Amino acid sequence: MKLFMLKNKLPNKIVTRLSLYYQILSKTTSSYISSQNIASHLGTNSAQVRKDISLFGQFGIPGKGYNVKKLYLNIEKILGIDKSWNVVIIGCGNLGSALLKYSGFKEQRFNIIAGFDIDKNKIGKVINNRKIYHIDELKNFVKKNVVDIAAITVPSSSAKEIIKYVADCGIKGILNFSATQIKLPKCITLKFDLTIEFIRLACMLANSKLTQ
Amino acid sequence: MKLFMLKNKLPNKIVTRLSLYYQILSKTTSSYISSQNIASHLGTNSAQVRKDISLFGQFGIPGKGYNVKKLYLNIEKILGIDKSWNVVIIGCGNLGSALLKYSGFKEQRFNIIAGFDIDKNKIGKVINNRKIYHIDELKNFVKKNVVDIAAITVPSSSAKEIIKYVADCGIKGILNFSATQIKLPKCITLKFDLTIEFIRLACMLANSKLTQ
DNA sequence: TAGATTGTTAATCGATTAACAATC
DNA sequence: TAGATTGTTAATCGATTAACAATC
Repeated sequence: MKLFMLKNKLPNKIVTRLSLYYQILSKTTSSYISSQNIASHLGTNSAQVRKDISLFGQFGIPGKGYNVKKLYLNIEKILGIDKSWNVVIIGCGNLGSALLKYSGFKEQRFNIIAGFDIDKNKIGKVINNRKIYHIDELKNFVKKNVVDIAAITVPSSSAKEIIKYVADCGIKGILNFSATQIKLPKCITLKFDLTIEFIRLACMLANSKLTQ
Repeated sequence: MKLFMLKNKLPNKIVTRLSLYYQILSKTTSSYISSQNIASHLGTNSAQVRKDISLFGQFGIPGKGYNVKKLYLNIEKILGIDKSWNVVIIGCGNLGSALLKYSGFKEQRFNIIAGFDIDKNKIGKVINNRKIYHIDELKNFVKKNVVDIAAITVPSSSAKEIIKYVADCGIKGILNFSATQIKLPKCITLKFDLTIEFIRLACMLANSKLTQ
């Protein structure tokens, strides 16, 4: 048995790759797929794919490949996403409203159920069937509804304070879009930084130019 | 000399970490900072920080640490971001408009200079000083303006076709926000997938619950 | 049976960390 | 000088890949 299984903690790399396999499977129409086929979608190696999958059991058939539906459901279980997740948006500015307007996460069973803000002009509004409440109502809202994840899309100036409050309300998962870095003992925080992605791309461009 | 220097290609991991150091330095007010101090911000190891930095030269002073300003400028040079980058937004829907409205990237010298769409109701509009053009005008626009990066925020149904067109217009850097996976020989593509982040967080939550 | 592809081992490769002499 | 911290080596740790017997 693998160490990470004893620890109940999947390494991030494996989670990320499994998510990618999961997405490929969701788009696959044939009933069987080979590790080579999955790998070719991702520019990786078939051994990598087989190894990742075999960590959790024997899901394939030699000579044939993997049953797409079966593997899909198994990865869902492994990732722990074989359930629905309720998400609230904290801060309904540019990015926050974009998330409220977007309906694409539902396919993966992430349901955005409400928005929260402090701006009186926004409170009470309904965007894409999702109501915006005053942030002070969050505590009550969490008591009456299941809330798994809060997406933090407030300006970084107020982010720290608000994230603490959100954790205090009992929300366990935080997707932090603000520039602020913060870790809390009571919950799991994942930082999401668009600037870093721009920098990474710029760096790749700058480096590639050298070789041309 | 390191292999990646001969190849003119920084490994992604190092780029990401250097970007993080860069952001910490940008917020540091003292004039010197130790590797231990940088590491503590990131939950990493001081040896890691020193090793990363020392790959590119000797920037520190034993017993004192690193000169913040000097190191900041050096990382900027190493990452190749000691210049401005012009960015266009392709697809001015929810996410696209949010990017157009946002001004925070300017600090890192990423200038969003225009948006492109096919919707007649949007074309001609000006958001946050940024004009929206018809996508057919992109080719011409690229001839008259320096465009380094295109952020693709169109629905995934049309993403492949549009990304090919964008590459054809001569734009070398593509930040792909759509669910479509595509690689092109002529340009550098970086995929950016919010769903994967949600899945990663959900997985962390699901796993942590097991241990509690 | 012949061809294809799995699951798994062993080998390789790369990344992280501990430790410490050198230096301010 | 004493204390602090760098730059770098060597040791450890983990991740990827090649290879192939087993199996459909």
